[in-house]
This record gives sequence, structure tokens and C-alpha cells, in this order.
Amino acid sequence: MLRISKITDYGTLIMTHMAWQPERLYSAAELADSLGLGLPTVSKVLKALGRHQLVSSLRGAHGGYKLARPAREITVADIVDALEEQPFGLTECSASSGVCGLESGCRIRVNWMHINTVVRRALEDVKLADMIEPVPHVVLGAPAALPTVAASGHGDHAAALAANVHPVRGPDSRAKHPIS
Amino acid sequence: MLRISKITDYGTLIMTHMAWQPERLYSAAELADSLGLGLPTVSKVLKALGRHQLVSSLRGAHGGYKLARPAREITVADIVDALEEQPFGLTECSASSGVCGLESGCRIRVNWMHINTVVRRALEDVKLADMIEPVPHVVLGAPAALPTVAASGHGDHAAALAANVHPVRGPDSRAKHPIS
DNA sequence: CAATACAGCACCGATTAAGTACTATTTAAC
DNA sequence: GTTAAATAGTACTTAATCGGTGCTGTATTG
Repeated sequence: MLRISKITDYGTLIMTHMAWQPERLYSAAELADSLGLGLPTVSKVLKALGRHQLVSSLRGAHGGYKLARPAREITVADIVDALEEQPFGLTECSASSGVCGLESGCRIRVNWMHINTVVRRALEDVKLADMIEPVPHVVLGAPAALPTVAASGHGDHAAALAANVHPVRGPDSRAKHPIS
Repeated sequence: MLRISKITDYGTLIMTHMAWQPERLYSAAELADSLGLGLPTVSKVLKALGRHQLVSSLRGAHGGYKLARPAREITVADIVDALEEQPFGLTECSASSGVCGLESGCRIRVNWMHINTVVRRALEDVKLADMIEPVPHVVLGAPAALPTVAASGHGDHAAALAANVHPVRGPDSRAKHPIS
């Protein structure tokens, strides 16, 4: 369903937060606190980001994390790559049987790869710096409103803020971020 | 992980198959047989497609399904919409706490919506007809090769074909079609 | 040497998707 | 008119994956 995982969402959140003061050292605990996320979760994300050289870490007392590169040179695609273990690969036509060999020579795959490429490009076009200073609409393909794209979510943020200070771990904690 | 669900994958398969002879009536059993999928699964997909007016159905003996519209007028986005119950909506910044109100006014969301829009466009640009007659590269944004996009899958199709005639329901039947 | 903070690993719980089964309804053929 | 074929709908079961947590180890500072 083309959804984005929570972890990746957290990743963009954390990275964006750090991009405000790129030279500062943020400890995992501090980030967890400012963002209202669980410390273990934040740790996990930061570790993954560190393994992919998106953040650099300093161990020991007064250690912490900071961006490894300027925010201009980090793309959303980088974050996705770091946080999703499954490699960026397109759908096989279908796992099951031999349509490919039978009739179409699997042009379906070719088309899925094109779609995939476009998605990838979209992810690469948005830099972390754009997350702070909003992107001019021109950067991305579609400028104005698209028909069936829902305004989506965010209506309950105020409520969430009022209700609890720490991670919402209730029955409502499922991912509500589908892309499709 | 921005992956596409199996059901949607099946949907494109089935629709593409039917697009070869748009006027013919295909029974669910026949489609299941030719595509090597389980009959219940194919049924499920076709019913969903029917509910969204992508295929029209004829009940009773000698009934079956056919495309409800010309292949030119059916997009991949249509299929995705029909087969994914979760509405096309973008990620909230993060489900947990109040970053939005705190510092960024949630520009992150704006950017995710842009990305979402681009993805949506990519899906709308590919018509079912393109799946048979391959799309000219120009139609989609990125013409040539993109760096980190893996060639992905399809290597085991021959093996799958040789090994079994019916749905691969083994331990290997998990989705291998991540987009990311 | 003690306290702080990252690194890596392994585990557990819960949500969700995938597939299946059963029953009802409709239409064609005999 | 009855039977057979085929779709329509619903509910259920199972399995895989994600999200989250805890523990142990290592490095650095004071």
C-alpha cells in the first residue's frame, strides 16, 4: 500500500529537528524528550542513521549525535534508505507464475520500474534543508492541487498534545500515515 | 517501506491480462488458471475491482468479468485505489507529539504531501494500455538510469515456473516487491 | 574509577495483510 | 421448471512484519 513506516517518519522528524542547529550535539535522551518519543526508539533510529553516515556520533560523557553532512546534502531518500532494511527494489510482476514468459515478456515489470524510478526521484528531490525552509512548489512535479489526494491527518495533533506528554501507546498508536 | 501490496500487484496482473482482449468475458476460474493464482484470491480482487467500476461483471452461467472502460482510460492509480482500503493520505508528521505546534509549524507535512503528490502523479500517468504497449520513457519524469535502484526480482521466475504450476504458497511466498 | 552516553543484539507483542471457506443470488441451458 | 455455472458478500484463520523494549558491552570524560 505504498505506506511509509513509522520508523522512517521518526527519522525525518529527528533529522529535521537536528538540522536546526547542525553543529550542536544532541543526546538521544534529549531528542526523545523534545520530540515526545520513546528513548529506545529514538536510539534505534539514530543508530541506524549513524550506520549510514547520516549522523555522526560521539561516545562517552557529553556525547551525542549531529548531522554528518550539511542539511542541503541529505535527501529524504537517504533517510528512507537508512531506515528501511528492504532494498529499494520494484515489484516482480507477480510472485506466482509465468505471465512474463507467456505473453507480455513482462512489460509490466518495466512499467513498475518506471513508477519506482519516479518515486525514487521524488524522494531524492527533497533535501533535509527543504524541510525547514519550505520547498518552492516548483521543485516537485505537480505544483497545484491534485484531485484525489486527501488532506490527511494532523487534525488530531492538538488533541494528542493535550492528552499526553509521552508516546501515545494506546490503541490509537497504529500508523495513520498511508501514502496509499 | 513504500511497498506495494500483493493484492495490488495481482490486480495489475489481472487487469493487464484482461486488457489483451477487452471484449471477452473472463471467468474468475479462467483467470486464476492462466495466471497461476488461487481462485479465491482472484475472486477477491475482481470483486473489489468491480465495486470500483474498473471491471464489469456478468452473473450466472457463462458470466464473467471484462474491463469496464478502455485500457487507455484506466490508470494504475485507479487499481491502487480500488485495492487498498486505506485512503490515499500522507503521513502525519508523526503520530506522537507536538513538534508541529512547537517549532516548524509542521512544514514537514507540507513536504510529505508534495512527495505524495508526485507519487500519485506517477501512478496516474501510467495507463493500463501502457502495460501492454510499453510506455515511451518520456512519459515519466526520469528517463535514464537512476543510481541506487536495484534491478530487483524476476530472476527466480524461471525457477518458479519450472517448480510448480500453482500458487507458490511455500515459505517463500512473502512479498518481495518492496518499492523501498 | 565512576558516571554518562553510544553500539549492538535479541526478544516479545500487536497490528495487518493474505488467503480460505461458506452461503446467497443471479442467469443460462436443458 | 429445474439444474448448473458463476458472481456477491461476509466472516474467519493464519502468518509475516513492524514497532517497541531490554540488556550487555564499549568508549570517553571528569
